[in-house]
Amino acid sequence: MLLTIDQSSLAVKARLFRGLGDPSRLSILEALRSGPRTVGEIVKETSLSQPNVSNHLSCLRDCGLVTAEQKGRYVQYQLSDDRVGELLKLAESLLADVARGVYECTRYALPTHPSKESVANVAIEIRPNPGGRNETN
Amino acid sequence: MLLTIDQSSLAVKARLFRGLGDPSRLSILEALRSGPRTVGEIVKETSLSQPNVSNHLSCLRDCGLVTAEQKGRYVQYQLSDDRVGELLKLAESLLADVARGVYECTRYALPTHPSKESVANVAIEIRPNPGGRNETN
DNA sequence: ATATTATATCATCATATGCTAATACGATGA
DNA sequence: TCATCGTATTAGCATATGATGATATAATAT
Repeated sequence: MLLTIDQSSLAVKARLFRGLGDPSRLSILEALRSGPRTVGEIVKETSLSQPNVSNHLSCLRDCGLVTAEQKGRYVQYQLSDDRVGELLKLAESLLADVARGVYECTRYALPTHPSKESVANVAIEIRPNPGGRNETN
Repeated sequence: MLLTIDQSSLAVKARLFRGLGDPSRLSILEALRSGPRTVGEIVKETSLSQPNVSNHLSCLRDCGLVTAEQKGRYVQYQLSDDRVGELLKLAESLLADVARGVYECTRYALPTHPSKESVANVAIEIRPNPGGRNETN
């Protein structure tokens, strides 16, 4: 039983956003935003472990978000398309207005612990919780 | 111990993309792209279960991606900002060029089963797997 | 007030996800 | 060829995630 075209493209689109939906991968993409980087450089800039970076890079590459090029014994990665950066930029712009809302998006995931302090630290205005949800979990 | 501003904003941004990174939520957002909808209407259009829609709507609302308004005994939802639609549009545009790559992004997730047929159904060209990864899992 | 309809919440469960440690692979220089 | 450095892969584990069924709550109509 085939899925409809619509559902398939949703799945593919979801996977794209999923690729963008992880802090480690975002930090890698941020590093690449200022230009091509080798794996080692990314490891340094992100302070993630080397295998972890490598795994995420594989994912990002398979996702078409970055491309790789062998440079001697190094492998250099870069953003595959300007639209990747545009997505990040657009998200930032949106977040500037709804950041707190996103922080509250804990229905399907209480975060490991981006504690309230850390959020305050980003200077996001904390208004009284309108919905009253997820405060007591 | 506070996270750095950088890391916090990454976490928030990741959560935004995570909100967009699920087929069910995307189908809800697609429905809302053509205008405000009540929960019941969304349930019909997406053929998701009512509790499931409700859960995802809560998430989307907390994420700041949609807003809700009580209309009599109905609750009407709509996209909270034009940029939500823009993100979706930008993603579509990007996917037009890298769709297959995204399909191959299975490092961290073999999907429940967007079987190969369903992908072929979207007329995405399937080339021989360059990396040879994840074919045997 | 009570029944009915629309929506939200909860407990539970199977699966997806991301991390680490260990190790393999690949390119280069001695 | 061998040693070494840079990168990729794997197994295993703890946790996050999303679906469902049962049920609670909210709003309206009778």
